[in-house]
Amino acid sequence: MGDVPDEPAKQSRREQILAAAAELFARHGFHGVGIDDIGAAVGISGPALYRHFRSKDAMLGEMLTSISERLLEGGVSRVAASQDPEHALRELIRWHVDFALDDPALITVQIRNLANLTDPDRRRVRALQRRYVEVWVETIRKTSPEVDEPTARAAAHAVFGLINSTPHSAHLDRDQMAALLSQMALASLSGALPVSSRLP
Amino acid sequence: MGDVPDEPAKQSRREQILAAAAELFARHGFHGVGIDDIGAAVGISGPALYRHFRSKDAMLGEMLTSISERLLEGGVSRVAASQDPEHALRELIRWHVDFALDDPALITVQIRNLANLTDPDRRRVRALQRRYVEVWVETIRKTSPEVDEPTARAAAHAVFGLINSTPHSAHLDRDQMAALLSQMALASLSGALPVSSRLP
DNA sequence: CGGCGAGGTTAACGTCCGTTTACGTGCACT
DNA sequence: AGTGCACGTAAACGGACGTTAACCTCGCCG
Repeated sequence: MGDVPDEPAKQSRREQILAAAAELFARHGFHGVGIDDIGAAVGISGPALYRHFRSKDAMLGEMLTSISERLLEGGVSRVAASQDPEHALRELIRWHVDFALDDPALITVQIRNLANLTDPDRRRVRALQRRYVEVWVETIRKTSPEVDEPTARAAAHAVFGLINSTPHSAHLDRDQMAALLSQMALASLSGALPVSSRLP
Repeated sequence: MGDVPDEPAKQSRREQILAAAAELFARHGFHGVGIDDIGAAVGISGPALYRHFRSKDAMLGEMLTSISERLLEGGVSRVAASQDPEHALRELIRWHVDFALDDPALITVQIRNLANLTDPDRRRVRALQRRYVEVWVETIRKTSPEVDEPTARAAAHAVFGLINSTPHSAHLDRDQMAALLSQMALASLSGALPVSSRLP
């Protein structure tokens, strides 16, 4: 066995399959897509997929963990590269918006098909997601220290929902969409969080 | 046969089944829930459901159309009862927030399981959803006349995503959650839309 | 040249699940 | 009392679908 396998063809085959499967899962749901459909989408047919993946569940598992890892590591690195919290928050928003606009299928799958994961896979993915949320929560609380943690977490989820709305809306131009979502995300956070106005 | 059938028991039986099914569909997805699971959730078992619904698809169809109708008619009536557009927008937000907080399962099902509808049902539901979106779009454009229609539509979808994030976030207190979501929704619209600041 | 592993193919299997059928049971109304 | 409909049950059917098996065919390497 080679010690440094950079296997370019094999890698791309797997990823091609995952990309096609993601598209299908996003559109029809995990159970709504057959193994044959996935095969047909990449030009091979049916059980040939088992040369590349152990099972259909394994495909979903690998897909979701890789999404979560990419999201988390992108978020962490962008926060690390920022000086002040306000800048970090803007970078987080930009990162998430870009991700959602560039890979709407992946976003949809991650939201819709968590329940279809096998138990250990689901645990892994949820752990990654939690860490990603924590990156947001910490950044939000640095920009608005008076906000308590549960509120910051709920706000983070709300912003995810806002940005992840991309797949449902018949897009504008990509750049206009990015600008709109970024502005709305930032406004929803900075406009609503600092002032905790409570009316009796 | 009675001419004025207000059939209270039959009505409640169907709705009890639909409520249980909605909960299950929201948690496991349409295909992840068996007919037996739904039956068990209401104390009867398996095929007894066919005394109340023509098929499993019919259950989902009736569920989603009724949700869409409720959303639309609530939105229309609240806008009609408002004088100025700003008030109408705040009422729309409050209405949608209340709905999402009171029936998180229904919201989840409507978002996740559109694809599992039969073709005519999907057409019906999408038509209702479009009309609901249009109510929002018109209201948004009255409060911010300089916003073009596609942008307003995208913004409406984004706000739906924000508010519909409720089921994913381990809630705060219901009232706190309502206040947070309402503030964020309003801020995302009024803070981002009127000023179309473009940096070269 | 011989062989072997990677990647496909089609056919078969077994299970799951929505739906149908045949059959009970009790309340309502004449 | 008897008839019938509303509502349930349990068993059987039939198709869809994930997975496995058996078999083929290249390209590479000794």
